Amino acid sequence: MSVAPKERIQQAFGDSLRSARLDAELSQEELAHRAKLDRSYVGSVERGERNISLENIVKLSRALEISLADLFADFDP
Amino acid sequence: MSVAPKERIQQAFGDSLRSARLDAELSQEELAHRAKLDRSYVGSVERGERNISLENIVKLSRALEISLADLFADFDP
DNA sequence: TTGTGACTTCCAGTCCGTA
DNA sequence: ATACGGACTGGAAGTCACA
Repeated sequence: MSVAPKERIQQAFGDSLRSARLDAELSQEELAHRAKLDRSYVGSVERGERNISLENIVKLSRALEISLADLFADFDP
Repeated sequence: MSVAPKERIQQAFGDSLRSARLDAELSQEELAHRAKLDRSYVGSVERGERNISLENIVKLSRALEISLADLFADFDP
């Protein structure tokens, strides 16, 4: 049974986030500001370095104006 | 602009999780075991007391055999 | 504009119990 | 089967300076 390792989960989310951010034509800085998060924190999430929690996932999806279901639509760890 | 408070986000997820767990006809204990999480922790998540992280969200969705998109389908904080 | 290392604070997550 | 408490450890949150 292959449990997706933590790193792959984080990377998959980082990829989904970056993709959604670029679709919205926002910089990391702009996204961070709208989500009220630190710019470097958002960057580290996109790079798959952070095991982000639900609250911040919601903040980012709201800043991107997309639903969580959409954000996770192509999420495949 | 009304930002959804942390408590409401956690409660909304707890509700979604409980609903999905009951659909799968699993007890908290069975779900926790399949997801390799602590029984009391899963209970506290369902009660909206925890800001769960991405890795454990994925563990639970896998244990429930549903996609994240489905788990978040009716997620409305 | 983004990556990165270093850092502290505090809560996610575990484990034990009771009812 | 579930809720809920206490005590504990690891790790997420959050920030900054600099490349």
